[in-house]
Amino acid sequence: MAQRRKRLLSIDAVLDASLASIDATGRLAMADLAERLGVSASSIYHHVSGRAAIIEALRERLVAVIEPPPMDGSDWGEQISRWMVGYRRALAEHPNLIPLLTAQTMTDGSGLLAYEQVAAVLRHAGVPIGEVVLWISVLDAYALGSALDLAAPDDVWRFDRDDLPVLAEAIGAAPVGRKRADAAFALGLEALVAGLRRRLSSGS
Amino acid sequence: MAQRRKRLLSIDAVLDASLASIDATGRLAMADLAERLGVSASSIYHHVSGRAAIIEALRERLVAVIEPPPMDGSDWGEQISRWMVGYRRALAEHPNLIPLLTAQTMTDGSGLLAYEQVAAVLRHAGVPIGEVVLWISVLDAYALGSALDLAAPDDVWRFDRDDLPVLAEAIGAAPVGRKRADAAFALGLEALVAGLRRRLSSGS
DNA sequence: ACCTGAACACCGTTCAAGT
DNA sequence: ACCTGAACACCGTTCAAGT
Repeated sequence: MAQRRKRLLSIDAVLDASLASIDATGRLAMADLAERLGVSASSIYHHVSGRAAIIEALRERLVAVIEPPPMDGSDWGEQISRWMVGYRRALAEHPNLIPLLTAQTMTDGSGLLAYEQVAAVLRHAGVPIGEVVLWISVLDAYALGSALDLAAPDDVWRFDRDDLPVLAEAIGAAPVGRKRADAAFALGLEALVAGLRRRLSSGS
Repeated sequence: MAQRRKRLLSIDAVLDASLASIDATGRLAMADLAERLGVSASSIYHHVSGRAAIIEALRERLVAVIEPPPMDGSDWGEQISRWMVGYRRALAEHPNLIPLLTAQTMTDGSGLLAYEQVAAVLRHAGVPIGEVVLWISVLDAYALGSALDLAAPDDVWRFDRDDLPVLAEAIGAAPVGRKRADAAFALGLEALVAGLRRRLSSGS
């Protein structure tokens, strides 16, 4: 009953190594990945169907981590905000992954279950049924856009021209890097929720 | 004085063909591009330094098209909205370009001049100097996120599961495809501006 | 100055051959 | 069932050679 040769790979091992590679290099190359796993590149294809499938699986992993909005009796604005913060935090933990996710369109509805919860919260808040999907789109766009902002280096805001006085002063007075991205996200989220709140109270 | 052999390429021709290729195929392959131009692939490198430079130049072209916010006496919320609509429209004309732009971080501050105008409008509206950059980040994130939403196919919202009742009903009641993306963008933009307006009036 | 073909290093993926 | 090496088609880019 001598045991067979040791199993070298598993889906989870492939995904772990993929994420590590992306975090470290910002790219996902099958050769890199194979080396990281101590395995031939062709071996990987026995566990996943290819590079695109790996990225898609990482997307699913990411959404799975996000806490769904708490369905307790608390204020709906608080619930939505809480969910959005968790959403962005999950993205922010692997900023290099974000461009790979946006380069590839979602194949199956990975985060669909979370959206069901968000839909329920919005509905409960008084959002008309025809607008629920629209608001989910808005929140999703903002979360993803903010995440991309997080992945970008801060050099964008550095320049030496003297024809941009207001911008120059504003940049000097604003936080930098991760702090800027965090503060901006919080500000926009608050505005979005406030805007939705106003719309709901004035509309009904 | 026999004229030299005809000049086959120019930067503009390269950029035009690149955009056409991206619009048609969603990708930018140098071989495709060369064929489109009726030229050898290596010729292209006499006019641009490489693939990344082409994408960066296309980004600059895109921002150049966007109308800066009108600095007339009109309401600042209207000005910001007008600029955002133009921003997104420019992106929406070439949805396939968007993932390429997000995959590559901005090298130089291409749209910086427009940001100066936006900064001036925000400042004029009463946004404190330390928050101007934050609001620009918010607007930028939302415009880019909405554009990505536009580039994604609508299949994301199609599913056949019976454990998502609220979402299913919401999807049935919402517009589809481009119409959904457009309506969502307008809704979120209105909320953002309303939220900012509320913050300014309550803060001062 | 501009264009070319050949070559290079590097991709993701396939597949017959091994255990 | 799982892993391998070799091979394949395809990338972006370089460069000596032509005009």
